[in-house]
Amino acid sequence: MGASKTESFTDNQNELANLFKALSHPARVAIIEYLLSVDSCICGDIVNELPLAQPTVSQHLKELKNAKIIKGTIEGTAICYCIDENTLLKFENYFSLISAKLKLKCC
Amino acid sequence: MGASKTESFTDNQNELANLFKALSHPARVAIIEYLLSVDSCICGDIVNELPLAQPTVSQHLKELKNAKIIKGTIEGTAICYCIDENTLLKFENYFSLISAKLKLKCC
DNA sequence: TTAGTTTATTGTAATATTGCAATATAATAA
DNA sequence: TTATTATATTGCAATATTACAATAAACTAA
Repeated sequence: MGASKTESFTDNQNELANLFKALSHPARVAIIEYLLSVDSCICGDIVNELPLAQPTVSQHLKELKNAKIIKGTIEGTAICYCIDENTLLKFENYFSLISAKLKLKCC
Repeated sequence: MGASKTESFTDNQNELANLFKALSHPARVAIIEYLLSVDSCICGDIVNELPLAQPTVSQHLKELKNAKIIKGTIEGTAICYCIDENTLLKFENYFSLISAKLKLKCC
């Protein structure tokens, strides 16, 4: 085979896996890092910041957008990208839930 | 080409991406979920819990172990797997850092 | 020793991801 | 209109991931 057996897992498990997959490439981690470092979120220059060609950066941005980790709004010819706080909350909730459960058990 | 341009990114960016990649498959999210749900961490029965064959589960466990998200110690013929709290802290720190930075900016 | 149990490894086919040149699209400016 | 700028899409080659049958390895029990 080869494809993930997505249908064998719960919606929640698939949703979480997709969120993590969106961050599973160093370029996408770098994009988040850059978005946090700039004061404004007019981010057409992400292409200049990354060691990748424009179509590749566009593709990574699309994946982050599809996963709702970032959101983009059109600003004339440029696009304003920024981090989606709602999705960020999902990550934080996930890990705080894990650490709350962990305190009770494990070696 | 096709391979990730790992060498073009910082060690930190690659390390984070690898941590996220380890959680980017629903089977591995399910393994974490199961590890949290059982009182003991003698976990030879993960294979019975997942809709995947034994070699596939073993492979997923190996990836989680390589990423140091879980750790395993030998218990006779079985193996005791549990979540590695140190790595969990890395995730928590990452997202609390992001949310701290986010409060200052963005649209 | 042999048999049984548990986990890991190997080999391979199917599928997914990555990266980019070429091209397309959309908006603004002259 | 045409040119310019910014971003997206398409197509394709290189590489990575996923899944599992078959097999191996490691341990215990008889």
